Amino acid sequence: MRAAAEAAASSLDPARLHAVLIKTASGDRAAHHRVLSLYPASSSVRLLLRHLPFPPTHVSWTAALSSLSRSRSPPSSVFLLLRLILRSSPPLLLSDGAVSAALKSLSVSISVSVSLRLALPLHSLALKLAIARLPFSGSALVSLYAKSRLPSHALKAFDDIPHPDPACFAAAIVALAQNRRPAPALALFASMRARGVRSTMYAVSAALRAAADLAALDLSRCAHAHALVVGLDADLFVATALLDAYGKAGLVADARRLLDALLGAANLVTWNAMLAAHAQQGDLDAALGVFGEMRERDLAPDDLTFLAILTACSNAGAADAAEEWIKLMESRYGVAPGLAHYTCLVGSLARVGRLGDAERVALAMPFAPDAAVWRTLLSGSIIHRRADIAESSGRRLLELDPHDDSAYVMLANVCSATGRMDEVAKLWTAMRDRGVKKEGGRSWVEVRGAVHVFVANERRHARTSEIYAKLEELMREVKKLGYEEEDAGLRHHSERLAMAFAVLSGAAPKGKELRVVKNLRICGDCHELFKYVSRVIEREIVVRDVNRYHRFQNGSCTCRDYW
DNA sequence: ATAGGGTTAG
Repeated sequence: MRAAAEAAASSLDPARLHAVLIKTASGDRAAHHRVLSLYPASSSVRLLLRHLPFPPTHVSWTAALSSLSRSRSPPSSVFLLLRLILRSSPPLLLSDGAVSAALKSLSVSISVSVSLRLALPLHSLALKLAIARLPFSGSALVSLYAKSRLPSHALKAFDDIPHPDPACFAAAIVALAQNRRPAPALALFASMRARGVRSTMYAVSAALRAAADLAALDLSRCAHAHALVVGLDADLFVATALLDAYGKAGLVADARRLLDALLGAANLVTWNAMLAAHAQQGDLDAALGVFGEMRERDLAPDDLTFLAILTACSNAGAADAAEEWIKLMESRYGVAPGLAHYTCLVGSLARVGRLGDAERVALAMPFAPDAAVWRTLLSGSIIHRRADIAESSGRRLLELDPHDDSAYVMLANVCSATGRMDEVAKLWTAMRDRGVKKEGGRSWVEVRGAVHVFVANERRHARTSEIYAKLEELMREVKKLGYEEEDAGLRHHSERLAMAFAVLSGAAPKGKELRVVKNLRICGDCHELFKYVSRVIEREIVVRDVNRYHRFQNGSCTCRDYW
């Protein structure tokens, strides 16, 4: 009977489920519970309260709760059901499973604050009943806090679980990866494996997302090998995360190989990741080629598909194409452009110097411009030296995001270039008064699987003195080749420290590639310096910029640069 | 036997 229930379950047809239920022997509780959890919410509750051929156990209640969360019922009905359990006679205890199902149903709530407000009583109840530290409720709590963008709360909930199972680890790794804490996420993944906890596709794909965020190629390769060994490589989520990781690390060919290996099992997410890989490289033709393949397979493109295409336009410097695609996506494919799409269009126009058009789009689009829009416009105006637009967009950016340290710096530079030193002083004062600190750029390198992060002018790394000495030594060498000493303030930029460390630790043999990852734009002086350094060390230096790759080789750079 | 965990962009 269980098999019949499963078959009906896969069709998710209430009529079929009902038919199964009528034929089910009253003693077959398992089948009843399975049907209970698959029924739509209202039928499930009715079944539970009236027609169950045996007194409901806590398993029955849990199954009904799971049905509520599956049908995205409002939290009020979840709480109603919980109350009924607590008042049931003979008394039933809330089970780990019931609380976890209830917690899950909260995450579909309208907003983070609402779901958090509802989660608190549930959390305290779970604590009183000593359930919060059991693996199911524990992982649900971790996940709920993760979705509420509270990674430290999530981690606290995880640390409280005395015997975390594979799912608890997965939830915690996801919590860190989703909340932009890639290094701790990878560390937790490593400690999970060290503790002998089985890795699952959930944990592996989340770890891969973290590796992708760092563009950490070695780590992605390790995760790939791990997935092969434990037999998770065929999982679509793992494969997609891996493809994305390779794409973000710039290995488009490897990404493509994964896509081809999936033999048509790839879904929209996978294809979008492939598209994004080409987009990041600014390879519009390749991106459009992939889009064509998606169309041949009758995959309906979504908003992210077009975001990738527009990103490709922007990175390829194809502003006309971007204007064309934002119209086409709606008129031909029925996907309405959102704020992110317009931001991309503004960025495309700004980058090629069409700043007037960019500003007009920002003001005329059907969304109120957010900080990202003004930021992209500001950076375009800086590249094309348009002080007027730089100033207006910079001011608007500061209104929306008074904590954006780069905005103060860029704006102050513009004012200083136009000789308005009083404005410069005002900006520094405003920055200090609002407690905004200029954040050093961050760069990192991966050496034998470990990620080393560097911040400009900081001396936190254990081998700092050696690194600074190595950098000095390289600076002396490049000066012999004719490199001119620049402003001393740029001397210890994060990418230089990362590069010096990579050289110091022998990250790659001569003639091979040295990979420095940086998430912000590499500055003009460092760009120039790296050309010389690549000659001195006879290695190719690869720097991942915010949206393109710089390949320095024998004193030249193969990427198109806009400096 | 029941319940919890996942990918893509910014």
